[in-house]
Amino acid sequence: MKLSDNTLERICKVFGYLNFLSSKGVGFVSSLELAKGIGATAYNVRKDFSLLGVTGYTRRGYPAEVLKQQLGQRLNLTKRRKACIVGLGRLGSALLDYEKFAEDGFEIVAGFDSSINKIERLRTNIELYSIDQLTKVVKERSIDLGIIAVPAKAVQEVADKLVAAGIKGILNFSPVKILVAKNIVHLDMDFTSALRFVAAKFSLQK
Amino acid sequence: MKLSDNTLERICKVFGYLNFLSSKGVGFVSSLELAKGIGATAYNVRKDFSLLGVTGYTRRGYPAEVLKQQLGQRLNLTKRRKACIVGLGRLGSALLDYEKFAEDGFEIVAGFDSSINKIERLRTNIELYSIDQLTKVVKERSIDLGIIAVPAKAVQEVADKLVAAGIKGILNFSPVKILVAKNIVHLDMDFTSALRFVAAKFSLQK
DNA sequence: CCGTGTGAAAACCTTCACAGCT
DNA sequence: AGCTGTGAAGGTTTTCACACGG
Repeated sequence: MKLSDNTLERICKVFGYLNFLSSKGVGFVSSLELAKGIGATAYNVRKDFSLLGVTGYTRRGYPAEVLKQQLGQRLNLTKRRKACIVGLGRLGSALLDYEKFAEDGFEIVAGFDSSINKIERLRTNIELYSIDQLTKVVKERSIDLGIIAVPAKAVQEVADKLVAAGIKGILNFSPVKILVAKNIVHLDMDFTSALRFVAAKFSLQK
Repeated sequence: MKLSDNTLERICKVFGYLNFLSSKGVGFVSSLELAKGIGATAYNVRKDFSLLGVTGYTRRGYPAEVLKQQLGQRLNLTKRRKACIVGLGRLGSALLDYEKFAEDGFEIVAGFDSSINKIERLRTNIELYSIDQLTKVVKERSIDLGIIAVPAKAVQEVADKLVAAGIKGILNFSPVKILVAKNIVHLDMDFTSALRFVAAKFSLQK
Protein backbone atom coordinates (compact mmCIF):
# COMPACT_ATOMS: atom_id res chain seq x y z
CA MET A 1 0.00 0.00 0.00
CA LYS A 2 1.44 3.37 -0.93
CA LEU A 3 0.23 6.43 0.90
CA SER A 4 1.37 9.98 0.34
CA ASP A 5 3.21 11.79 3.09
CA ASN A 6 0.28 14.13 3.46
CA THR A 7 -2.12 11.29 4.00
CA LEU A 8 0.25 9.62 6.42
CA GLU A 9 0.68 12.81 8.37
CA ARG A 10 -3.04 13.36 8.62
CA ILE A 11 -3.69 9.81 9.74
CA CYS A 12 -1.01 10.15 12.41
CA LYS A 13 -2.72 13.27 13.67
CA VAL A 14 -6.11 11.59 13.61
CA PHE A 15 -4.62 8.79 15.65
CA GLY A 16 -3.41 11.27 18.23
CA TYR A 17 -6.77 12.98 18.28
CA LEU A 18 -8.47 9.63 18.83
CA ASN A 19 -6.26 9.08 21.87
CA PHE A 20 -7.61 12.34 23.18
CA LEU A 21 -11.23 11.43 22.41
CA SER A 22 -10.68 8.05 24.02
CA SER A 23 -9.96 9.69 27.33
CA LYS A 24 -13.29 11.49 27.08
CA GLY A 25 -15.15 8.29 26.32
CA VAL A 26 -16.54 9.37 22.95
CA GLY A 27 -18.51 6.69 21.08
CA PHE A 28 -18.92 7.77 17.50
CA VAL A 29 -17.10 10.54 15.71
CA SER A 30 -17.80 12.08 12.30
CA SER A 31 -15.27 12.89 9.61
CA LEU A 32 -16.03 16.55 10.18
CA GLU A 33 -15.19 16.39 13.89
CA LEU A 34 -11.95 14.58 13.13
CA ALA A 35 -11.12 17.09 10.45
CA LYS A 36 -11.61 19.96 12.88
CA GLY A 37 -9.52 18.18 15.45
CA ILE A 38 -6.53 17.94 13.18
CA GLY A 39 -6.93 20.95 10.91
CA ALA A 40 -8.03 19.34 7.66
CA THR A 41 -11.23 18.97 5.68
CA ALA A 42 -13.82 16.24 6.13
CA TYR A 43 -13.37 15.25 2.47
CA ASN A 44 -9.76 14.79 3.12
CA VAL A 45 -10.25 12.58 6.14
CA ARG A 46 -12.82 10.43 4.38
CA LYS A 47 -10.64 10.04 1.33
CA ASP A 48 -7.70 9.02 3.49
CA PHE A 49 -9.80 6.42 5.26
CA SER A 50 -11.03 5.21 1.92
CA LEU A 51 -7.44 4.67 0.76
CA LEU A 52 -6.79 2.63 3.88
CA GLY A 53 -9.98 0.63 3.47
CA VAL A 54 -11.36 1.92 6.76
CA THR A 55 -15.12 2.44 6.79
CA GLY A 56 -17.68 4.00 9.08
CA TYR A 57 -21.44 4.00 9.45
CA THR A 58 -23.92 6.10 7.55
CA ARG A 59 -25.34 8.95 9.56
CA ARG A 60 -23.33 8.05 12.66
CA GLY A 61 -19.71 8.33 11.68
CA TYR A 62 -16.89 6.15 12.93
CA PRO A 63 -16.77 4.23 16.21
CA ALA A 64 -13.83 5.90 17.92
CA GLU A 65 -12.24 2.88 19.58
CA VAL A 66 -12.58 0.62 16.57
CA LEU A 67 -11.28 3.32 14.28
CA LYS A 68 -8.24 3.80 16.46
CA GLN A 69 -7.50 0.11 16.35
CA GLN A 70 -7.97 -0.08 12.62
CA LEU A 71 -5.71 2.87 11.92
CA GLY A 72 -3.16 1.55 14.38
CA GLN A 73 -3.15 -1.79 12.65
CA ARG A 74 -2.85 -0.34 9.15
CA LEU A 75 0.06 1.88 10.13
CA ASN A 76 1.71 -0.58 12.50
CA LEU A 77 1.27 1.77 15.40
CA THR A 78 0.10 -0.88 17.82
CA LYS A 79 3.54 -2.35 18.24
CA ARG A 80 5.61 -0.73 20.97
CA ARG A 81 8.72 0.90 19.55
CA LYS A 82 12.02 1.47 21.21
CA ALA A 83 13.69 4.82 20.72
CA CYS A 84 16.85 6.50 21.93
CA ILE A 85 17.91 10.09 22.31
CA VAL A 86 21.34 11.26 21.25
CA GLY A 87 22.49 14.52 22.77
CA LEU A 88 21.49 15.34 26.36
CA GLY A 89 21.70 19.11 26.41
CA ARG A 90 18.71 21.21 27.43
CA LEU A 91 16.53 19.97 24.61
CA GLY A 92 17.65 16.34 24.68
CA SER A 93 17.11 16.00 28.40
CA ALA A 94 13.71 17.67 28.11
CA LEU A 95 12.82 15.03 25.53
CA LEU A 96 14.11 12.28 27.82
CA ASP A 97 11.17 12.72 30.09
CA TYR A 98 8.57 13.88 27.65
CA GLU A 99 5.76 11.71 28.99
CA LYS A 100 3.69 11.89 25.84
CA PHE A 101 6.01 9.55 23.97
CA ALA A 102 5.33 6.75 26.43
CA GLU A 103 1.57 7.28 26.31
CA ASP A 104 1.77 6.65 22.63
CA GLY A 105 3.69 3.41 22.62
CA PHE A 106 7.15 4.88 22.21
CA GLU A 107 9.60 3.76 24.81
CA ILE A 108 12.73 5.82 25.29
CA VAL A 109 15.16 3.15 26.38
CA ALA A 110 18.49 4.94 26.18
CA GLY A 111 20.16 8.34 26.13
CA PHE A 112 23.60 9.12 24.74
CA ASP A 113 25.96 12.02 25.16
CA SER A 114 29.60 12.68 24.49
CA SER A 115 30.10 14.27 27.91
CA ILE A 116 30.45 11.81 30.75
CA ASN A 117 29.88 14.60 33.25
CA LYS A 118 26.52 15.37 31.78
CA ILE A 119 25.51 11.76 31.97
CA GLU A 120 26.49 11.52 35.60
CA ARG A 121 24.62 14.62 36.60
CA LEU A 122 21.30 13.71 35.04
CA ARG A 123 18.79 11.98 37.26
CA THR A 124 16.47 9.74 35.33
CA ASN A 125 15.47 6.13 35.21
CA ILE A 126 16.43 5.81 31.58
CA GLU A 127 19.84 4.30 31.05
CA LEU A 128 22.47 6.76 29.90
CA TYR A 129 25.60 5.95 27.97
CA SER A 130 28.62 7.53 26.42
CA ILE A 131 28.19 8.06 22.72
CA ASP A 132 30.99 5.56 22.10
CA GLN A 133 28.60 2.84 23.12
CA LEU A 134 25.88 3.90 20.71
CA THR A 135 26.46 1.23 18.09
CA LYS A 136 26.66 -1.54 20.63
CA VAL A 137 23.58 -0.49 22.64
CA VAL A 138 21.37 0.23 19.62
CA LYS A 139 22.17 -3.19 18.18
CA GLU A 140 21.85 -5.13 21.41
CA ARG A 141 18.59 -3.55 22.40
CA SER A 142 17.16 -3.50 18.86
CA ILE A 143 16.28 0.16 18.98
CA ASP A 144 14.17 1.27 16.00
CA LEU A 145 14.12 5.02 16.33
CA GLY A 146 16.77 7.64 16.94
CA ILE A 147 16.09 11.16 18.14
CA ILE A 148 18.93 13.57 17.42
CA ALA A 149 19.44 16.60 19.65
CA VAL A 150 23.16 17.25 19.36
CA PRO A 151 24.91 20.47 18.26
CA ALA A 152 25.01 21.13 14.51
CA LYS A 153 28.58 20.07 13.97
CA ALA A 154 28.02 16.57 15.33
CA VAL A 155 24.73 15.86 13.60
CA GLN A 156 25.87 14.06 10.48
CA GLU A 157 28.31 11.89 12.39
CA VAL A 158 25.59 10.84 14.81
CA ALA A 159 23.19 10.12 11.97
CA ASP A 160 25.81 7.91 10.30
CA LYS A 161 26.40 6.02 13.53
CA LEU A 162 22.71 5.45 14.06
CA VAL A 163 22.26 4.17 10.54
CA ALA A 164 25.29 1.90 10.81
CA ALA A 165 23.85 0.49 14.03
CA GLY A 166 20.67 -0.47 12.19
CA ILE A 167 18.24 2.25 13.20
CA LYS A 168 15.15 2.47 10.97
CA GLY A 169 13.91 5.98 11.53
CA ILE A 170 15.33 9.29 12.70
CA LEU A 171 13.74 12.38 14.15
CA ASN A 172 16.22 15.20 13.80
CA PHE A 173 15.82 18.21 16.08
CA SER A 174 18.91 20.01 14.88
CA PRO A 175 18.85 22.87 12.39
CA VAL A 176 21.09 20.91 10.03
CA LYS A 177 19.67 18.62 7.39
CA ILE A 178 20.98 15.08 7.57
CA LEU A 179 21.99 12.93 4.63
CA VAL A 180 21.05 9.27 4.95
CA ALA A 181 20.31 6.33 2.67
CA LYS A 182 16.91 6.53 1.01
CA ASN A 183 15.50 3.60 2.93
CA ILE A 184 16.05 5.32 6.27
CA VAL A 185 13.01 7.37 7.14
CA HIS A 186 13.85 10.69 8.68
CA LEU A 187 12.13 13.91 9.55
CA ASP A 188 13.82 17.22 10.28
CA MET A 189 12.23 19.40 12.94
CA ASP A 190 14.04 22.67 12.73
CA PHE A 191 12.61 25.11 15.27
CA THR A 192 14.25 28.13 13.75
CA SER A 193 12.93 27.36 10.28
CA ALA A 194 9.52 26.85 11.78
CA LEU A 195 9.58 30.24 13.52
CA ARG A 196 10.86 31.81 10.35
CA PHE A 197 7.99 30.23 8.45
CA VAL A 198 5.44 31.65 10.85
CA ALA A 199 7.01 35.10 10.78
CA ALA A 200 7.31 35.13 7.00
CA LYS A 201 3.80 33.92 6.49
CA PHE A 202 2.12 36.57 8.59
CA SER A 203 4.14 39.35 7.12
CA LEU A 204 3.18 38.25 3.61
CA GLN A 205 -0.47 37.65 4.16
CA LYS A 206 -1.65 41.20 4.53
CA MET B 1 2.35 38.13 -3.69
CA LYS B 2 0.89 34.76 -2.84
CA LEU B 3 3.24 31.87 -2.20
CA SER B 4 2.26 28.34 -1.37
CA ASP B 5 3.17 26.92 2.02
CA ASN B 6 5.52 24.50 0.31
CA THR B 7 7.37 27.30 -1.41
CA LEU B 8 7.49 29.32 1.78
CA GLU B 9 8.83 26.40 3.74
CA ARG B 10 11.55 25.75 1.19
CA ILE B 11 12.61 29.37 1.08
CA CYS B 12 12.81 29.45 4.86
CA LYS B 13 15.07 26.43 4.76
CA VAL B 14 17.21 27.96 2.03
CA PHE B 15 17.54 31.04 4.19
CA GLY B 16 18.80 28.92 7.05
CA TYR B 17 21.19 27.10 4.77
CA LEU B 18 22.52 30.42 3.54
CA ASN B 19 23.26 31.40 7.12
CA PHE B 20 25.34 28.27 7.33
CA LEU B 21 27.15 28.94 4.02
CA SER B 22 27.77 32.49 5.14
CA SER B 23 29.84 31.27 8.04
CA LYS B 24 31.97 29.32 5.60
CA GLY B 25 32.47 32.34 3.37
CA VAL B 26 30.97 30.85 0.23
CA GLY B 27 30.76 33.21 -2.75
CA PHE B 28 28.41 31.73 -5.31
CA VAL B 29 26.04 28.85 -4.85
CA SER B 30 24.08 26.90 -7.47
CA SER B 31 20.45 25.89 -7.30
CA LEU B 32 21.61 22.30 -7.12
CA GLU B 33 23.76 22.90 -4.04
CA LEU B 34 20.94 24.73 -2.33
CA ALA B 35 18.55 21.95 -3.23
CA LYS B 36 20.84 19.35 -1.68
CA GLY B 37 21.25 21.48 1.40
CA ILE B 38 17.54 21.58 2.08
CA GLY B 39 16.31 18.31 0.57
CA ALA B 40 14.52 19.50 -2.54
CA THR B 41 15.19 19.55 -6.29
CA ALA B 42 17.09 22.21 -8.17
CA TYR B 43 14.02 22.81 -10.38
CA ASN B 44 12.05 23.46 -7.30
CA VAL B 45 14.48 25.96 -5.89
CA ARG B 46 14.78 27.82 -9.17
CA LYS B 47 11.02 27.93 -9.61
CA ASP B 48 10.60 29.30 -6.10
CA PHE B 49 13.15 32.02 -6.76
CA SER B 50 11.42 32.79 -10.01
CA LEU B 51 8.14 33.32 -8.17
CA LEU B 52 9.90 35.74 -5.84
CA GLY B 53 11.60 37.55 -8.70
CA VAL B 54 15.03 36.61 -7.41
CA THR B 55 17.61 35.97 -10.10
CA GLY B 56 21.11 34.59 -10.35
CA TYR B 57 23.91 34.52 -12.88
CA THR B 58 24.27 32.16 -15.79
CA ARG B 59 26.88 29.52 -15.26
CA ARG B 60 27.78 30.77 -11.81
CA GLY B 61 24.67 30.51 -9.72
CA TYR B 62 23.59 32.90 -6.99
CA PRO B 63 25.82 35.18 -4.92
CA ALA B 64 25.23 33.82 -1.43
CA GLU B 65 25.20 37.07 0.51
CA VAL B 66 23.07 38.96 -1.97
CA LEU B 67 20.67 36.05 -2.24
CA LYS B 68 20.26 35.95 1.52
CA GLN B 69 19.48 39.62 1.60
CA GLN B 70 17.02 39.37 -1.25
CA LEU B 71 15.17 36.45 0.27
CA GLY B 72 15.21 38.14 3.65
CA GLN B 73 13.72 41.26 2.14
CA ARG B 74 11.00 39.43 0.22
CA LEU B 75 9.91 37.46 3.25
CA ASN B 76 10.42 40.25 5.77
CA LEU B 77 13.01 38.24 7.63
CA THR B 78 15.46 41.08 8.02
CA LYS B 79 13.39 42.77 10.66
CA ARG B 80 14.14 41.58 14.18
CA ARG B 81 11.12 39.94 15.73
CA LYS B 82 10.20 39.73 19.37
CA ALA B 83 8.92 36.44 20.66
CA CYS B 84 7.80 35.08 23.99
CA ILE B 85 7.55 31.61 25.45
CA VAL B 86 4.55 30.51 27.45
CA GLY B 87 5.09 27.51 29.70
CA LEU B 88 8.45 27.07 31.39
CA GLY B 89 8.55 23.36 32.02
CA ARG B 90 11.41 21.23 30.72
CA LEU B 91 10.71 22.03 27.10
CA GLY B 92 9.82 25.68 27.55
CA SER B 93 12.93 26.43 29.55
CA ALA B 94 15.07 24.56 27.02
CA LEU B 95 13.58 26.83 24.37
CA LEU B 96 14.29 29.90 26.51
CA ASP B 97 17.96 29.59 25.87
CA TYR B 98 17.95 28.00 22.46
CA GLU B 99 20.69 30.17 20.98
CA LYS B 100 19.72 29.52 17.38
CA PHE B 101 16.68 31.74 17.63
CA ALA B 102 18.81 34.77 18.41
CA GLU B 103 21.25 34.05 15.61
CA ASP B 104 18.35 34.25 13.25
CA GLY B 105 16.90 37.56 14.31
CA PHE B 106 14.36 36.24 16.78
CA GLU B 107 14.60 37.75 20.17
CA ILE B 108 13.00 35.94 23.07
CA VAL B 109 12.04 38.84 25.28
CA ALA B 110 9.78 37.21 27.83
CA GLY B 111 8.81 33.93 29.43
CA PHE B 112 5.53 33.17 31.19
CA ASP B 113 4.43 30.48 33.55
CA SER B 114 1.53 29.92 35.91
CA SER B 115 3.82 28.81 38.70
CA ILE B 116 5.57 31.58 40.54
CA ASN B 117 7.97 29.09 42.08
CA LYS B 118 9.18 27.97 38.71
CA ILE B 119 9.78 31.54 37.66
CA GLU B 120 11.79 32.25 40.76
CA ARG B 121 13.95 29.20 40.39
CA LEU B 122 14.95 29.74 36.78
CA ARG B 123 18.19 31.58 36.16
CA THR B 124 18.17 33.44 32.89
CA ASN B 125 18.56 36.96 31.66
CA ILE B 126 15.20 36.88 29.94
CA GLU B 127 12.46 38.50 31.97
CA LEU B 128 9.99 36.08 33.45
CA TYR B 129 6.42 36.80 34.41
CA SER B 130 3.35 35.19 35.83
CA ILE B 131 0.90 34.22 33.14
CA ASP B 132 -1.54 36.79 34.54
CA GLN B 133 0.67 39.47 33.09
CA LEU B 134 0.73 37.99 29.61
CA THR B 135 -1.75 40.37 28.01
CA LYS B 136 -0.11 43.42 29.49
CA VAL B 137 3.46 42.46 28.65
CA VAL B 138 2.72 41.26 25.12
CA LYS B 139 0.93 44.53 24.35
CA GLU B 140 3.45 46.82 26.00
CA ARG B 141 6.46 45.21 24.42
CA SER B 142 4.78 44.67 21.03
CA ILE B 143 5.63 41.00 20.90
CA ASP B 144 4.88 39.44 17.50
CA LEU B 145 5.36 35.75 18.11
CA GLY B 146 4.20 33.36 20.79
CA ILE B 147 5.72 29.97 21.49
CA ILE B 148 3.43 27.65 23.40
CA ALA B 149 4.89 24.94 25.61
CA VAL B 150 2.24 24.45 28.27
CA PRO B 151 0.42 21.23 29.21
CA ALA B 152 -2.38 20.15 26.90
CA LYS B 153 -5.25 21.32 29.07
CA ALA B 154 -4.04 24.92 29.14
CA VAL B 155 -3.16 25.25 25.46
CA GLN B 156 -6.33 26.73 24.06
CA GLU B 157 -6.66 29.22 26.88
CA VAL B 158 -3.10 30.41 26.33
CA ALA B 159 -3.66 30.66 22.58
CA ASP B 160 -6.74 32.78 23.18
CA LYS B 161 -4.85 35.08 25.53
CA LEU B 162 -2.02 35.51 23.05
CA VAL B 163 -4.42 36.35 20.25
CA ALA B 164 -6.34 38.78 22.42
CA ALA B 165 -3.07 40.49 23.30
CA GLY B 166 -2.37 41.05 19.61
CA ILE B 167 0.14 38.35 18.79
CA LYS B 168 0.54 37.69 15.06
CA GLY B 169 1.99 34.21 14.89
CA ILE B 170 2.08 31.16 17.12
CA LEU B 171 4.38 28.17 17.24
CA ASN B 172 2.63 25.47 19.19
CA PHE B 173 4.74 22.72 20.75
CA SER B 174 1.89 20.98 22.46
CA PRO B 175 0.22 17.86 21.12
CA VAL B 176 -3.13 19.64 21.00
CA LYS B 177 -4.26 21.55 17.96
CA ILE B 178 -5.21 25.14 18.63
CA LEU B 179 -8.16 26.98 17.19
CA VAL B 180 -7.49 30.59 16.27
CA ALA B 181 -8.85 33.20 13.88
CA LYS B 182 -7.82 32.64 10.28
CA ASN B 183 -5.59 35.69 10.15
CA ILE B 184 -3.39 34.38 12.97
CA VAL B 185 -0.62 32.28 11.50
CA HIS B 186 0.17 29.21 13.52
CA LEU B 187 2.12 26.03 13.19
CA ASP B 188 1.72 22.94 15.32
CA MET B 189 4.88 21.02 16.14
CA ASP B 190 3.68 17.84 17.73
CA PHE B 191 6.64 15.63 18.64
CA THR B 192 4.56 12.55 19.19
CA SER B 193 2.82 12.83 15.85
CA ALA B 194 6.20 13.33 14.24
CA LEU B 195 7.61 10.18 15.81
CA ARG B 196 4.47 8.32 14.86
CA PHE B 197 4.90 9.51 11.29
CA VAL B 198 8.46 8.24 11.14
CA ALA B 199 7.52 4.89 12.68
CA ALA B 200 4.51 4.45 10.40
CA LYS B 201 6.43 5.39 7.33
CA PHE B 202 9.22 2.93 7.76
CA SER B 203 6.91 0.11 8.64
CA LEU B 204 4.89 0.75 5.48
CA GLN B 205 7.72 1.24 3.06
CA LYS B 206 8.91 -2.33 2.81
C1' DC C 1 -32.84 13.52 6.76
C1' DC C 2 -27.62 13.34 7.54
C1' DG C 3 -23.07 11.60 7.12
C1' DT C 4 -20.38 8.14 4.50
C1' DG C 5 -17.86 6.50 0.17
C1' DT C 6 -16.00 7.54 -4.16
C1' DG C 7 -15.58 8.69 -9.21
C1' DA C 8 -14.78 12.89 -11.57
C1' DA C 9 -13.31 17.69 -11.84
C1' DA C 10 -10.53 21.19 -10.36
C1' DA C 11 -6.61 23.02 -8.21
C1' DC C 12 -2.12 22.72 -7.18
C1' DC C 13 2.84 21.32 -7.39
C1' DT C 14 6.67 19.34 -9.45
C1' DT C 15 9.26 18.05 -13.25
C1' DC C 16 10.80 18.66 -17.67
C1' DA C 17 12.70 20.76 -21.80
C1' DC C 18 14.95 24.07 -23.71
C1' DA C 19 16.11 28.93 -24.80
C1' DG C 20 19.33 32.26 -23.26
C1' DC C 21 23.27 34.14 -21.26
C1' DT C 22 28.46 34.47 -20.08
C1' DA D 1 30.07 24.24 -21.95
C1' DG D 2 27.31 25.02 -17.79
C1' DC D 3 23.71 26.89 -15.03
C1' DT D 4 19.77 29.97 -14.91
C1' DG D 5 14.73 31.13 -15.99
C1' DT D 6 10.35 29.71 -17.34
C1' DG D 7 6.33 28.02 -20.27
C1' DA D 8 4.28 23.74 -20.76
C1' DA D 9 3.59 18.94 -19.49
C1' DG D 10 2.83 15.69 -16.24
C1' DG D 11 1.52 14.05 -11.79
C1' DT D 12 -0.55 14.36 -7.39
C1' DT D 13 -3.75 16.10 -3.99
C1' DT D 14 -7.79 18.32 -2.79
C1' DT D 15 -12.37 19.46 -3.56
C1' DC D 16 -16.72 18.58 -5.21
C1' DA D 17 -21.08 16.22 -6.22
C1' DC D 18 -23.96 12.93 -5.46
C1' DA D 19 -25.49 8.05 -4.86
C1' DC D 20 -26.25 5.25 -0.99
C1' DG D 21 -27.90 3.55 3.47
C1' DG D 22 -29.71 3.63 8.30
